[in-house]
This record gives sequence, structure tokens and C-alpha cells, in this order.
Amino acid sequence: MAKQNTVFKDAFNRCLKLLAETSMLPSEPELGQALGVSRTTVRAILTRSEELGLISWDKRRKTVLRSPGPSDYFPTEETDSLAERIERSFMRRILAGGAEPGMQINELELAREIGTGTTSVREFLIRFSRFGLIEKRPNSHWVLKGFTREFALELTEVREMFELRSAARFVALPDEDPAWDELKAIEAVHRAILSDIDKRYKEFSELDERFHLLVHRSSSNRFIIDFYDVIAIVFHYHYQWNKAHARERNARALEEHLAYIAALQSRDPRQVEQACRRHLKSARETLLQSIP
Amino acid sequence: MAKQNTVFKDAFNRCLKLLAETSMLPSEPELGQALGVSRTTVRAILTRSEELGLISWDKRRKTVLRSPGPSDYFPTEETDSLAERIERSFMRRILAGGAEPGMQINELELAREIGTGTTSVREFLIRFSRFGLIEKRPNSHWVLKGFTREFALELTEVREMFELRSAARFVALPDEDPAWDELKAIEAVHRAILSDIDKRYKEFSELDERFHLLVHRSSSNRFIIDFYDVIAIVFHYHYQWNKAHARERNARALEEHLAYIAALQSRDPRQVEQACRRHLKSARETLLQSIP
DNA sequence: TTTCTGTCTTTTATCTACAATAGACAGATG
DNA sequence: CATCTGTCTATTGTAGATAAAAGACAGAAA
Repeated sequence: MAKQNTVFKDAFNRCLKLLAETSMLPSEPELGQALGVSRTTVRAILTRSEELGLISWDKRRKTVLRSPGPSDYFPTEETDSLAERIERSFMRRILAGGAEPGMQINELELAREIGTGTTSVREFLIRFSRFGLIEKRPNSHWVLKGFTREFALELTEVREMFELRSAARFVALPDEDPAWDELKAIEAVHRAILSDIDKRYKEFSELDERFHLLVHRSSSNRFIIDFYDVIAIVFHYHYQWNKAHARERNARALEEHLAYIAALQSRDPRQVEQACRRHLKSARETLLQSIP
Repeated sequence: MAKQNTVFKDAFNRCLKLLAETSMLPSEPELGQALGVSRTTVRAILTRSEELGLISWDKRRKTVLRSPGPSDYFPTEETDSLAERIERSFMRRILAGGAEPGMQINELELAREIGTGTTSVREFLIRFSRFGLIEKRPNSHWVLKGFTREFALELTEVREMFELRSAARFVALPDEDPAWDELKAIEAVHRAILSDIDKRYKEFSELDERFHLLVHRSSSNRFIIDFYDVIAIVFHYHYQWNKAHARERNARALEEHLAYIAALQSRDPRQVEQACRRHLKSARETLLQSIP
């Protein structure tokens, strides 16, 4: 196998959903636009849809013949890109499995375990190295530096610098900036989750990312925004991993967010700084608690 | 060709220098230590040295027979690692050649131009992407974001945050920290260059990197230290590129550095902040002036 | 005239193969 | 008995090949 056709499979699945809602599909370029793929892939999707008897296709006439059933879809395991699969496997290994700092990472072994070639693993490790958790010894192996207390402290130190700076920029955004509307929307979701916290506390993780990314974006600084990737991935896996007291933690964080959001809306830099510092402090403590 | 043997060639050249100074080479492990390579490579070096009649080699007895001449060395072009060659070619293209932002970057074309396989180019681009100058469109090309005014401003914004923080940490280092000695050594080089500025102003670039890296190191934060790579590469190529008024610029920067160093040595946080800010401000202005 | 389709070319993503390099182990040597 | 050498194995770095996906262009259709 050279290239996986996950783009095709994933787009095909998404196309089936569109197909369920109309009787006539649009033009190829339009469909490509809607699915975010090239015409080549669109045509592959149409070909397969025709073969399955889902549509009849004659040039510009693409008529839906029947609604897609569950068996028409590709299984979800096959629609994830290789990079996603590698990331998951890798994070599971280093977070769940015995992940002692200093451990060697073996490309070939990892590749075999994941069932892929070494090139992809290698490229993943190179990309991943910017998260500061692994390091390359040239002409030799990678070394796991480990998700340690130092790591968490270094990460949060930079995070705090960047977020304070971004928050200070946020209050200076012009009234018509779309960020204000997004902030309102985010606030509303916070209230909704809080009012049904017992059932919905798990939604916090995703909301957290959405909120902080919005703040970081207002820095208009690519380095600050890019760094948020590091924070996001660490917190993402951290939430998955450390579920103790999740409900209470999330409830408290939601409250802190609301105070922080109110401060942003007040546009008073001092209030913002205060609320931001308070929230970041407790976020840091939570993260540190989960590290032995 | 599978793997380049640049490690061997480079180590061989360095070994010739050692060889010129002794009549008897040490043991294989010791030699490996000195050259920073494995025993496998050491033995390859010894084998070749023997073939060239430079030494006689019998088990532990490695006697130097003659001093190496110029023709014994590998040409320097062959000792650079592939990654270095790719970096240079790439930087020349995007800094010197018409490097309009938005330009597409083609892996295959680059590889052909440099005379290497696509894999290496790809891996280089992935590593390089963390410098914020290029961006990947998945399943498609890379886009050059360009060495623009915004880039320089975003870079210096973060640089200033990080360096102020690091400098503040520096003054808190214990007296016995080796950084203080290194700082003294750096100061001495500054004075030496300044006293012969007309001839030696070109040495500033390297000294600048050495000094700022020392400061950043005292942050003990991997993200801050890693970020210095970005700064270093940008300034490195910037110095190579923009030579107008280099003498005056460097003389001024040297003076600023001396003030900054004195402030660090005074251990007075307020003086440090002032001197640091002053220097960073003029560094930013210099950088911006070189951008159209 | 504008947008669409059929066809073709180019480029990327990924696998496999292989030389260079690192590293392990047992027996040799001082 | 500690260190070195000979030999062997494992792993990385790089090239080359190939399917998937993107994208270009000319002629067809509205």
C-alpha cells in the first residue's frame, strides 16, 4: 500500500449524510467545496455511490435512488488518518504504559506495533518533538523526557505569560470584532453546562479548549497561537487520563471561567488580569496534582 | 545510496588533526569518546588511516607513521550533513531569491534542486515549520508565509517576553553558578572586539548568539530555550543577508551588551530590566529596517 | 459567457529496501 | 579484574517506487 485512502473514505461517509437529505446532488466542484476535497476524490465518491446503487449518475444529473443504510458507510476505524492513529497509540503508550523518563523510543518497534511504516512514525516524532516531551539523539534513538513535574511547571510558566498577554490584548479589540460574539456564545454554553453539571460535566474539556484558544487568538501572534497546541494536547490527554474528582474540578473551572469572561467583558485590564491569574493558578494546581 | 557517510568523513577529518599531534593513538572507545562517534565509525576511520599509510594498526598498537597532508582530508563539502545542506539551500531560496509570501513550496522540486530524495526534504520542512515561516496544506503543498514585517514583530514580541523573564532569573542565580564565569568571559570578548572594531566587527554575530543563549538558558525552561533556536536562525541569516552599516550597528550593539552585562552583574533587577529593554528595542529596530 | 465534465499530469503520503552508524557480548589482553 | 578488540545485531537515515489526492486544461453543456 502506498497512500491510505482515508480522505476518500471519510469524505464518502460525510457525503452519505448529505445524500440522505436531498434527491439531487450538486455539481462536482460544489460537492468538493462542501466536503473539502478535490474533484478527483469527489468523482471517486460518485463512482462508488453509483456502484452501490445509491445514485444514478449521468454527467450533470446525479439522482438519489435510495437512502444510505448503515452498511454503506465505511467503518470509522478506517476513516482516521494515519497521523491520528499514530498519535493516539503513542500517547497511550507514554501516558498509560510505564513511561519512565529516560526511556528509549524505537521507531521500528513503534511502527510494528501500530502496523505502519517507519517513515510515518518518524515524521510523527519529528512533529511531536516540539512539545518538549521527547528529544532526538542524532544517529540514534529518541529519548522520552517524560511528563514530569518540571515539564508541567515549564509549560504553565509560558502559558501564563502568553495568556496574560493575550487577555490584555483581548480587551482592546474593537467592538465589532467577532471575538465578542464568540465570547458570548461560549459564556452561554458555560451557563448551560453549569445548570446541568451532573450530566454534562464531561463537556468541559472541549469547551475549555475553545475558550482559551479564543483568548490566545486575540494575541495575533503566530508563536503564541501555535504554542496553544502544546497546551491543548497536554490538557486533552490529561483530562482523559485523570478522572478523579472530575465533576468538582470542572464545576470550579467553569465558575472561574465565568468570572474571567465577565472581566473580559468589563474591559477593565486590572479585573482581567486578576481573574486570569486566579484561573491559571488553579489550572496549574490541578495539573500538578495529577503528577506523582 | 542509502545513508550518507558524512559522520565518518567528518570524524575522519577531525581525527587527522588529533593524529598530527601524537605518535600513538589511544584505544578505540577513548577515540570514539573524543570524536563523538561510535566504535564502528572509529574502526572505519582506523581502517582508512591504515590504508592511506598514516598509521600502522595492530590490535592495541596504533602507531602514527606520517603526518597527514591536505590530500588526506575529505573535502569539506562532503562532511556537511544532509540536513545542513538542505537548510542552507532552502534559506538561500527563501531569503535571497524572490520569496513572495504565499508562494508554494514543492517538495519534489526542492529535492531535485538540492540533489537529494524527497524524504529528507519533507522531514526538513516538518522540522522547519516550527519557525512559523511555512505552513502545510494537508494533502497538498507547503505555503511560504514569508519573512515579513508581521513575522518580525511577532517574533520580537515573544523574544522580549522571554528575555526579560530570563534576565530577571539570571540575577537570582547563586554566586557559584558557572553562568557568572561565562558572562565574564563573554564580557572580555566584547571588550576585545570593541577595541579593534574595524577588523573584528564581523565576529559580533556569533558572540551575540552566545550571549543571548546564556541569558535564555537561565530561565531553565525548555520552551524558552527552544524558542531561542527560532531567534538564532532568523538573526543568523539576517546578519548574512543584510550587511549595510554592519560596522556601526555591531558597535552599537556591543555597547548595549556591555551595559546589559554590567546591569546583570550589579544584580539589580531594575537596572537589568532597563538595559535589557533598551537593547531589545534597538535589536528590533535593526531587524525591522532590513525588511522592505 | 460561465460553469461543468472528461481526461491527463503533477504532487503528496506511504511503504520497502539497504548502507551507515550505534551498540551489545564474549573472548583476548595487559 | 578492568579494559580492549573482534564480531555480530539492531536501528537509523536516505533513496526509490507507487497509490491516493490535488489540480490543470480543453471541450461540452447550459
